Amino acid sequence: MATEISDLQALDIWRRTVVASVRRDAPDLSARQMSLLLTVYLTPAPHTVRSLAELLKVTKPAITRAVDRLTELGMIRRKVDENDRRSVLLQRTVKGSVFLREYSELIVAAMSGDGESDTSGLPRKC
Amino acid sequence: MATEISDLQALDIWRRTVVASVRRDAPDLSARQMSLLLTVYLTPAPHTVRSLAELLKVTKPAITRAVDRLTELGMIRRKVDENDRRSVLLQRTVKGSVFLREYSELIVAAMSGDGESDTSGLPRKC
DNA sequence: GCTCAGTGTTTCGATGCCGAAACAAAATAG
DNA sequence: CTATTTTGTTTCGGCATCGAAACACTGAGC
Repeated sequence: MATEISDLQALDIWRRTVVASVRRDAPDLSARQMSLLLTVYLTPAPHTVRSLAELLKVTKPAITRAVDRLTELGMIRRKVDENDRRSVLLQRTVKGSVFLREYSELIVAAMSGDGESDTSGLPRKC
Repeated sequence: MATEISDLQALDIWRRTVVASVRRDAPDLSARQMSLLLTVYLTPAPHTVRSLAELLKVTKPAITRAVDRLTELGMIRRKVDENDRRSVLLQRTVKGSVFLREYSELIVAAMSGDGESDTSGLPRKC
């Protein structure tokens, strides 16, 4: 069935993608940075420091730092909310779009390159 | 078609998984640590420091440090190769198996929870 | 025995990230 | 206008990781 996929297949796709990502020269983002970037690009605006801190269950300084890093990489942009100048809106950039597009190609490639023969010894579902 | 999936869908599955992973209390591994762990568990043995350094294109000390960390988390184990006592074989542990099983469930859950309505503004393929 | 090559580890200084607390600035309440 | 709340940032000490180089140990060549 189309949407049925074994845990092991899923994990192996994950492996291929992560390995490919590590081998790249591309800046390796932490899990928090990656989740922040993906959220800003794939879920409806607005995105503020506070909303992201709640979504990811991390402290606000952690969000600030992640935004700092992503900003200096040019993958995200800060813009003060004109309706409430306390808030900072996080916005997309061309560079971030390109990065995520390339990343999605890694995932799709990992899905295409089929393997799956279970030499793993992982415990099965039940 | 079963294996056809858009880049955006793939990226969104990735987002859901990474966000879920960040929200967990579970120890958040770096990309290198994760790729090392997945490789040891999902690809055929033997796995040595050297072979992993080549596969992931990182330095040997980086592998040693990642193994240190994963060892103190109990997710991997060192064993000297008796045929060549210079080499260190990396082996699986129960704790690592459990961790990866749980992780695979995150991925599968992210695949099931369909969404996909493209509010993203990412550039399309061509 | 003696080198020499291969493996993994440790040291070194530098950088990045962490949570808690203190802070600055803007909006709201009275 | 003053006090309080809300938002995001900065500071602080501490910990994790980085690459390069030096190190220790094993095996191979002779």
